[in-house]
Amino acid sequence: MNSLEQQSWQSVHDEVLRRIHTREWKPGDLIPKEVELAEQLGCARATVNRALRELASEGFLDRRRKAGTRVAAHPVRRAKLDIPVIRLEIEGRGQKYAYALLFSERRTPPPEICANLGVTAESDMLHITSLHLADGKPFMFEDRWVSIAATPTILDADLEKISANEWLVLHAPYTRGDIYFSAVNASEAEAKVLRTEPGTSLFLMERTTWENQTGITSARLLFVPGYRKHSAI
Amino acid sequence: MNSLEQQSWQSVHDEVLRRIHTREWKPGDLIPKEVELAEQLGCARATVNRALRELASEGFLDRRRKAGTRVAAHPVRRAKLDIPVIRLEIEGRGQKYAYALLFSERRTPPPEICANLGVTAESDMLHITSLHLADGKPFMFEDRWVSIAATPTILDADLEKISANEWLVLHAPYTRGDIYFSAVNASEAEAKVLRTEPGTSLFLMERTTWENQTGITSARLLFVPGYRKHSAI
DNA sequence: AGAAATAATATGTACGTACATATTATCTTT
DNA sequence: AAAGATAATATGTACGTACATATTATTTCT
Repeated sequence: MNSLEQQSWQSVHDEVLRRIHTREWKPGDLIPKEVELAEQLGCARATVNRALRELASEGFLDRRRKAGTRVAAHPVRRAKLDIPVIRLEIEGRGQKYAYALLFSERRTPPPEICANLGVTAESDMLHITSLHLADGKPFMFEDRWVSIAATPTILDADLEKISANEWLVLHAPYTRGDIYFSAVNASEAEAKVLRTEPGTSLFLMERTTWENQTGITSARLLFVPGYRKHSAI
Repeated sequence: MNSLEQQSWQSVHDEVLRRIHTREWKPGDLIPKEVELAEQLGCARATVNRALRELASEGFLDRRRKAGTRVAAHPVRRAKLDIPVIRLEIEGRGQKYAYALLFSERRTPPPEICANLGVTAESDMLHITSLHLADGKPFMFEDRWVSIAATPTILDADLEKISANEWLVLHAPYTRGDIYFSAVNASEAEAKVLRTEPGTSLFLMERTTWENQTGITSARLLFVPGYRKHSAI
């Protein structure tokens, strides 16, 4: 890279990353300011800015006004995790998706759900449990509470045909939420549904989603033994 | 929002997200082109471009040249997962971090490590197991293989003082890596190290990192029972 | 009609300028 | 010397223009 050829923000991005990788710029180091880099690399400051901004969002740089830009001292790698609808995840593996509604009841929520969603114990809610299958075998067990106040139209949905998971993604898309990943031992009931032994280690995903300040749904997704969630850095 | 006030890319971002939330624009819908939106919202196209670009990277929009911009039809939510150095994760919880090297040996790798890293069975490698503690209690058990060919200076590192985890982050930059999350039952040995019962469900993180085409390190990180990894959408 | 060449078009990016803003450094005051 | 006010500065963002590029739509040719 020299100062004569035409530069793109990606080439600036790559060049800066190269200097970090080769330890020319080490963790904690202050790197040249945008105007200097722009001159060095033969491009406009806006181009350098775009490149450095991306690198900062990827966790490689720390940037502060007036103080300048430093190579991140404690590289926090930011993994991107795709959370697709469960049907697409199964079909993406080349397996056949099927779904069974196990249980659906309109009732008031237990204390832990109230705490999760920030609703009162008298809230009108829908409690749904269902099983998602891949190639006919149990893949994931879903235990979900949905606030009827937040999404009243779910009462019209035919949850025998479309899973609550998928219905919610289509009808209350793009909400904010928390996800927790953990590992639990299968209870008697859970083992039976997933056709495994009690005590088997299961991957658990707990999701709570919000629309603005109101809780919409809280779900407990238990995956079949051996399930692995992949992510790339 | 009207066309008179001064717009920022964030306000455009939020306004577009609002229209998606209110289902004014539904999944699959084609939204107005950048110039039109810019006129509607009273700002420059560059500003709209920035906002829509962010929304696309968050998974809300699909953009294609000439074809235009659509609301994502199959909302794949993209969760961002921060993977800090384990010391920072523990200190971030307000707990005191400690570390113990259990075992360190220079030897050739077993078949599964060869497969993971793409190295031969005769490779010169370092096998390290260690325990990370939070407030004096076992928190995570690390079983790691490091390629000496890829990072020869690790032989100079004092792995009694600094964990391989932390040393590698500071001295062995990598270009890409894989992470797998899963749940396993504790073996006898693992249970003993983590001071729990055999069979207990443990959260497992398997990491492999690469510098271009050469594998650097492969690690198996086993967390204490009850551990939860958080992510937000 | 079907294939190939061509035009049209929405997004992608680069640049220069201008100003905003957060933060640090310096100077003043007490 | 400590505190407070003020200046300096690097990044953050907005704008308008220009051109690049990928993809679709249209036309031309066989």
